[in-house]
Amino acid sequence: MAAVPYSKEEEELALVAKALSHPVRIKILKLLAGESCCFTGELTGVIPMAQSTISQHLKALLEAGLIQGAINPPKVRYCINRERMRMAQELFGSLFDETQCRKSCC
Amino acid sequence: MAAVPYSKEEEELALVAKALSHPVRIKILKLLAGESCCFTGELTGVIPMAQSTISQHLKALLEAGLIQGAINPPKVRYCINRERMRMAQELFGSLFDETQCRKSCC
DNA sequence: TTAGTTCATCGTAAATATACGATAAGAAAT
DNA sequence: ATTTCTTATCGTATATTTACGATGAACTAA
Repeated sequence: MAAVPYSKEEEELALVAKALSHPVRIKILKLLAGESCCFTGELTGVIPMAQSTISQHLKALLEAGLIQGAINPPKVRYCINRERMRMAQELFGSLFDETQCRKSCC
Repeated sequence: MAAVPYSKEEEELALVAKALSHPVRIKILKLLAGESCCFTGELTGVIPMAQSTISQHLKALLEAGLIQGAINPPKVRYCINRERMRMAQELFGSLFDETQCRKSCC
């Protein structure tokens, strides 16, 4: 694709949206935020998917910055990156504000 | 994939997120919401992409319900579906609320 | 009718995403 | 040292996404 000038916010927003674009990743975020808060791989017990697949989805969330992992051998604790989450909230918020269309619309 | 029990909200959220997962679609939403509000294919002039590609992205936004199209031959007017947009805002809102992690987190 | 304009769709190529099983890496326990 | 447990990564197959040019459909204007 040609060099289209997207703003940093637009790129970021698309990136986060992509991370949220699969239901299992939303589920994982909720699970991590829920009762168990910080979490490991009990996910494997809760989500009917191969362990490798879940690991892949965790990686996607990690790369989007929405979660954090802490090595706690031999396990790994995952938890929500709340700061990043708040940032995402603001990104989406301003998009929704902007698209709320002040003018007398169609 | 096996039949994972996602809630309707989770499915919807993932669907909308997917629609927002490409920067050009975010750009298009903003353009539609902006000065021109209701819009046609001046997009082709503003966005350096093939007309067919833009049409494809519009279709993605349409299918997610985020925009509407009205035939106005030989042009087509597109505009934001504000109701759907508000719904999306709420979907994201409750996700961000839920993931705000009430408990004393890690 | 003929030509022109606007937009969607088709066909296609390349890249990315999604799932799985198998394997590897790392630390703990025996 | 070997085994066990947890998790990541590899290899792979299939599906989806993304981009383009070319073509088609629909309406307008001449």
